[in-house]
Amino acid sequence: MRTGTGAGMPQRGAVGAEERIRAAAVRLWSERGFHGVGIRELAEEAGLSSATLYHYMGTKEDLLADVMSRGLRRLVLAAERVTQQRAGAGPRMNALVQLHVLTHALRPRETRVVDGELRALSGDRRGGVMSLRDEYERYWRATIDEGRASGAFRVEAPGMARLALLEMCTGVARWYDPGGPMALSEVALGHAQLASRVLGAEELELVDEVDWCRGLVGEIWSGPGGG
Amino acid sequence: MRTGTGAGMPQRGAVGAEERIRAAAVRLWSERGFHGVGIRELAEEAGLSSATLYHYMGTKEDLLADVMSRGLRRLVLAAERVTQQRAGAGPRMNALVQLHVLTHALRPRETRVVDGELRALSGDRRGGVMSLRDEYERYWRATIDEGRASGAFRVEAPGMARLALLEMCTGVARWYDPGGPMALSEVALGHAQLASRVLGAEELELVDEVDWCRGLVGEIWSGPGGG
DNA sequence: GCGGTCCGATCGATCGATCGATAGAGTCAC
DNA sequence: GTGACTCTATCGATCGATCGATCGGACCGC
Repeated sequence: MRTGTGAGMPQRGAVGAEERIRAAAVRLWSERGFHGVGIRELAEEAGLSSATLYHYMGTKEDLLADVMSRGLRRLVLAAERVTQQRAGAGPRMNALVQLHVLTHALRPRETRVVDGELRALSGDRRGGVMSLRDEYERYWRATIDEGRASGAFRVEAPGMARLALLEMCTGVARWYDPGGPMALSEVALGHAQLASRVLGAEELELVDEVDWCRGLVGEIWSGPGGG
Repeated sequence: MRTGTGAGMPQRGAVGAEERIRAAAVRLWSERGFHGVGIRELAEEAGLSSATLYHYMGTKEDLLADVMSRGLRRLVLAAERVTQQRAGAGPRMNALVQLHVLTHALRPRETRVVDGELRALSGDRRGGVMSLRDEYERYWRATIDEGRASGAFRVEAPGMARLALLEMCTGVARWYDPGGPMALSEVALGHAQLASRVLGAEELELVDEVDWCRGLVGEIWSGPGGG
C-alpha cells in the first residue's frame, strides 16, 4: 500500500525524514495549533505511520520545542547578520524591521508557530525558547538604545516602543496575503516607515532592503536544518 | 455532599451558572488554549460536574463561540460609544486607541481568547465572529479615512496602518503586566502617541482618556452578560 | 546478518458527549 | 393540606472515539 519504495530508490524517506516531519508539523500546527492536531494526522501529513514518527522524534512536545528553537535560531542568525552588515542605528533598524516583516510574510507558518505556541511548552523547554526570543529582541533593544543615544531616535519609552514595534511587525504573519492587493515590498517598506515614525526618526533615509533581506531569508531558511 | 444548598439559599448555582462557566473557560483557555483544556477540567474550574456543564451549554465549541461573540460585542459597543462621544478624527482615534489598549490590559484573558482562538471555530461560527471583528475594525477604518480626508492624518497606506496599529495595540494583552514597571496610563497614553506618529498626526493634542475609558470598560464588562 | 527504516497492533489514558437517576422546589386538582 | 405531577439542577457512570506512546517484527541495502 506504500507508494514510493520500489525501483532502486535509496529507500523512501531515509534522507530528510526529520525535515519532512518538521515541515508537516509546521503546516498543521500553524493552522490549528499544537493541541489541535494529533499524532496520527501529523504522521499522515508527513507520509509516515505514527510509529515511524517516534523513530525520528522524542515526544510530541520535543518536536514542538525543536521546531520553535530552529525558527528562533534562524531569526537570531539573520538579526546578527543585519547588525554586522548595517552600521548606524537608523539603517540598522530599517534593515531589522524589513527583515522581520519579510520573514513573517514569507514564512508565516513557521513564525506563527514560533510566536504562538509558547504556552504549549512546559518548564525547561519554555525557558530555553524564551531565552532565544530574548536574544533576538536584544538586537532590537540595542539598536533602539543606540539611536536614542546618538539622537537619531526621539522616543520617550523605548521599551514600550520596542514591544509595540515587534507586535506590529509580527502581526504581518497573521494578515498578509501573497495574493492580496499589497505587494510584499510595499508591506516591508511601509512597516519600515511606520517604525521610523514610531521612533521619531522621520528624517531617516529609508533604504530599500527588500531584495537583500529576501536573499538573507532564503539563504538562512534553506540552510542547515533547512526547508 | 453538595455544599451550599441549605439554609434558605435559592439553590447553589441556579443563578449565574452560565456566567461561572464562561469565566472558568476564559481563565483556562487564555492560558492553555481551547484544545489545551478538556471538558472535565473546565467543569472542575466552574465547580460543576462535566455532565452539568452540558445542561447549560451546547457543545464545547458553542461555548467558545459564545465567549468570543460576547467579548467582541462589548468591544463594538465601546467603540460605538467612543464614536458617538468624541468628534473629529484626531480625538476619536486617540480615544479608540486608549480604549483598545485599556481593554486589552484590563481584560487580557478575555481578549486573548477573542483574538487567538478563531482557528478553533469551524464554518458558520467562524464567519459570525469574523463579521463581528470586522464591525469593530470598521470604526478604526472610518476614523482613519476621516482623518485622511480632513488632512489631520498623513499616511500613505491607510489599510496597512490600520492593521499595524491594531496588532500593536492588541499585543498589549500579550505583554502588559499590572505588577510591572509600566503604569497602565503610561501604556495607554504611550500607545496613543505612537498611533498619532504612525498616522502622521503629531500636532494632535493627546487628551488623557484613561479614566473615561476605564469607566467605559468597567461599565460595559460588568453589564449585561457581565463578569 | 546487521543497522537503519518502517509499520500494524495495541497500550492505558483521556477526549467530548450522553445516559438514567435523584433531589428539591413549584403547581394544581381536589 | 396533601398527593400527583412537572420543572430545574445536578451527578455518577459510561459511551465510542481518539489521544500520545510503545512493542515486536518485517523489510532492505550493505
